Amino acid sequence: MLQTTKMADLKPFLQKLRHGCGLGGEDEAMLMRTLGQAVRRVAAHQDLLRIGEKADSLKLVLEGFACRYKILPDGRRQIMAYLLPGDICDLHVTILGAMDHNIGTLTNCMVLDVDNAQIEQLMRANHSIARAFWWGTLVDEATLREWLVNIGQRTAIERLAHLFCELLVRLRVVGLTNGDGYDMPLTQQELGDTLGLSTVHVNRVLQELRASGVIELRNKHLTIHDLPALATLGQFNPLYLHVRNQAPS
Amino acid sequence: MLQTTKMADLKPFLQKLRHGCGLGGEDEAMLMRTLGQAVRRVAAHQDLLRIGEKADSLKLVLEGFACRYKILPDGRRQIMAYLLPGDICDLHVTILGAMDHNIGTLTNCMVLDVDNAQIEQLMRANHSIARAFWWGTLVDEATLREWLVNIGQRTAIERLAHLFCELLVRLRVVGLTNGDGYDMPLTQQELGDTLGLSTVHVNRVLQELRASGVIELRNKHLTIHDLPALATLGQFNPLYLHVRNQAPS
DNA sequence: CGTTTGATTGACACGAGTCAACACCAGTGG
DNA sequence: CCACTGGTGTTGACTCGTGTCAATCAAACG
Repeated sequence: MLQTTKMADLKPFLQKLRHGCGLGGEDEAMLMRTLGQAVRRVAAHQDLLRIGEKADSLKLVLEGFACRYKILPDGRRQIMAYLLPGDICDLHVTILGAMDHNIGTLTNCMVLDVDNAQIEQLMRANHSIARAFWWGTLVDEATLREWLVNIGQRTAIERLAHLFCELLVRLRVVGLTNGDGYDMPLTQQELGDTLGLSTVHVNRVLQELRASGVIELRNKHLTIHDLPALATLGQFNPLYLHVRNQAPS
Repeated sequence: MLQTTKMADLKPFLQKLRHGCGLGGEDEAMLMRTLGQAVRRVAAHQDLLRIGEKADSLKLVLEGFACRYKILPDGRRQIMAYLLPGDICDLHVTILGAMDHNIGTLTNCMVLDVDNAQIEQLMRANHSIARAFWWGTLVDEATLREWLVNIGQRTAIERLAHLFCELLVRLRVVGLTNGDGYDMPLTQQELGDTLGLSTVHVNRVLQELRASGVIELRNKHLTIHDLPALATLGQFNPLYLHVRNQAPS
């Protein structure tokens, strides 16, 4: 299943860094050279890293949806972050020691493994790249904070609206949207585990959103018909994503 | 209100880094020298950093409780993190640009401001210190993830139990506990804003915890009578705090 | 085809929010 | 010294958002 990285694969990743922190052209070239490694195809619902493990390599999601999650003793699951194309998995595990949560795929994915030593060398050699990597980590943290607000303060329908807005912005950055629509491969159960809601209730709220005409969700494809309404409903303010010049519409 | 940093003030901070990532003795000395700056006394309920601002200095909490929080358009508030003595406020704002949330005191605090340039120089000069700082940031992120699980999956009583366990461990690291008790200056409203619960419900759950005999909370002082029970109730596993050799009891 | 996974629906239960009143205490100022 | 105040904690009655359970349906799949 191994194959050499094609140029196209890294595009979302570079695009994201460019959007967020203005990585220079030569920095990108350097990244491309270093990251020209083997890509793995990983099936859906596979763990990339398990709690307690030490990561020997940084993982980069090039295609598909992955996530961070924890399972409670009684079986409840909380998804704590989505890893979309262009997202970095774990810059830091070397510093922290062992993983305190799991990382797993939600759909079929293309994943790039980069050796830790190689990353450290790259970050030492090129300061802009180091900065860009940390930028990614910090945006992850900001997103996490917003999710906490989402679950802690908003009602079910607001949570869903907010999540759909966030996904639109994040996927747009890596060129995976067309207009105000995008492929949304998650099941209602997975949405529930993300938002702290039961599957049944996610279903009901989705229908409410559909009925009001702001979205359409069919065949794993989401179309947002009334983005302003959705953004208002979810009280969505994209500031926390730290993306440059991108209006919610 | 300015005064020179006394040795004692930095103790919690150093203690924490030592616990977490084994900072060497000479590294500590170097930190002490560099951080010998002016300490501020800040009253309760004051903002240290507001959303949209750029931080010109890193803030270190030496005494008191502070927090990260966001306010929604309709007034709802979510506290996203506690900053306890020894915690660093913001290593990163320089990389991200503007703050995407507020930082404010919950109680009277002693805060140390360290110039950004000075921090960067320190991190460049001493690699262990840089590592230690990033370690702090990453633990913050891990804590945030656990809070997400807490709010997303656990019932009110479980959330409170979990929070009290976390505070015990974190305060113990900086020497602010006696046995299984510690000063807990937060109001029920603040606990509610932290856990995504109404004030009234926090009150009821606290009484339930008191009635069952596992804790005692009086005069802003919390005493945990049955830590194992509390930890079980909150499904508390301190792994995410990445503190060395500390058993839950 | 059966089998399985995910979506949908309805009836019902319950945890948590809301509203409102009251108690308590520490300041504050007259 | 004592009213007055505002913040915090406490309580009860009631409402409502979500969860639970269970059945059914639809689509995907080997």
